[in-house]
Amino acid sequence: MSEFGAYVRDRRERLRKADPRFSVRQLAHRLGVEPSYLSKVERGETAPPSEAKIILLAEELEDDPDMLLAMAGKVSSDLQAVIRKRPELFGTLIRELKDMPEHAVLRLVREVRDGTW
Amino acid sequence: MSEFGAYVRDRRERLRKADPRFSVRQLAHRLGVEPSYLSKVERGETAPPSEAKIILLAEELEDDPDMLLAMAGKVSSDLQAVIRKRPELFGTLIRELKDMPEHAVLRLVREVRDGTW
DNA sequence: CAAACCGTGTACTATGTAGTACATACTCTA
DNA sequence: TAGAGTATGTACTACATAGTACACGGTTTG
Repeated sequence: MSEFGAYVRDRRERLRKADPRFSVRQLAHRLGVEPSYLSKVERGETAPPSEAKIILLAEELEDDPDMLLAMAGKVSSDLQAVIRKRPELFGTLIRELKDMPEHAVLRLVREVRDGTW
Repeated sequence: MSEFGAYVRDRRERLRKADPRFSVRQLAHRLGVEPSYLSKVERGETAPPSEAKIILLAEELEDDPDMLLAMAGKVSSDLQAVIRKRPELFGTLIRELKDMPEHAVLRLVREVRDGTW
């Protein structure tokens, strides 16, 4: 079940309708990969690319990189680095928030950002 | 600079003073690996083991698995799964808390747990 | 003093990751 | 109707990961 490829293909084809620079060949060129490789990725014939390529892809498709990485079954290495620096702290926090509703977590984020507490 | 191996060796040798079951051979056996492999890992001659083995190791050494994984340059796959389910939400949260002092984050954890908010 | 246990050196391997290189066939368009 | 652009099929590869298998020489113990 390779969600990632299908999503990228759909996204690229949409953009292509307005801009011919979004052909497999030209996009692949901008990403620095072979067209045949991008083609295989989009059809799910091959695993998603590396984190670096996915981030470039997110920029091209104007998508959130964390979301695209998630679809590829990955977590951004900079987030991992934050966790690795204080593993018990962030481990506890994330497990605590695991099943919290979206709005509750969002409120937390907002409070932290605004220093409302 | 392989912190991981040195830490494990130190920990194991300490435990060994009180309990001969913590020889390289016997511990390796309980982990389900070859003694020579554990020996190499401890001396940093080889990269740290897989996540699964590190978690077993944490149990044996009575250490926090998140911490041991972090020393091995990894982040627990169950934490990754939590992030991957809501990547933008958790991405934002973690980056927001990245530089927060320990006590502030801890307070947050406590408040969430107690429902004090 | 031999059996059992100890750590380690050497050689090898299976699987996964992240792609490249080239050929082929189709479709516009000037 | 030739040439440019398009996607895709096939074959191959370099490097990392996560170990195994076995032999060796040293030390402890019954």
